Amino acid sequence: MEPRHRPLSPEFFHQPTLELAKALLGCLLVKETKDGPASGFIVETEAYMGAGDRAAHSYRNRRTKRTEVMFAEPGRVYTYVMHTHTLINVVSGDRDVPEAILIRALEPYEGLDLMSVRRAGRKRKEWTNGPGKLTQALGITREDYGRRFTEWPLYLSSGFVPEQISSGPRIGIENTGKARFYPWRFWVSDNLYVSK
DNA sequence: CTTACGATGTCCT
DNA sequence: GGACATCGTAAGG
Repeated sequence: MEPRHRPLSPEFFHQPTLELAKALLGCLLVKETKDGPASGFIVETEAYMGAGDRAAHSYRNRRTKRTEVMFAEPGRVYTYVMHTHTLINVVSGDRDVPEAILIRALEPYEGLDLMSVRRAGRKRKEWTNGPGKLTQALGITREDYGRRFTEWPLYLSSGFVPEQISSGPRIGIENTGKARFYPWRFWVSDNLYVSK
């Protein structure tokens, strides 16, 4: 199958994780299923800095079936299940440097009819303003684990350049000591779809 | 096999 | 601001 948009090149992912977390803001995240394409612009990300980051699944280089893909080359898809929701990350860092970037919020772009069905009963603003919500809206599942963000059916494409970027502490990692205070969450300033 | 728990969302007060 | 549903993953017996 041919992607509907031109995917980013593999080289894009070869940059320091905190830089990549900011560079992802404004990019278009696309998932194509048999029901059609659905996509949105990334407006919020969080960086997880690998072995030295107590909040990361790969803290102390913990290597399990779940975290295995974090040790692969950058640009891979890391999905995992949190309670009843699937969350999606962009694998970052060179091979054997297990860093990743959580995609926390999108601004809906294509497949709005599809999203309204998948997020039935919610207002448009609630379709993609959270990491578990956006995967539901786009039809992203744990089956997407290990894919490349440069290939159909789940890929990234260029979008807009944010006017301004804000940063602050990450969310939902209360029990991680000092790591909870690191300003590794980034978002498009004043965007309506940022979570929280 | 058993247990504990979490990078959440939703509903309730 | 708090309770809790709900289930895959990880770790321990």
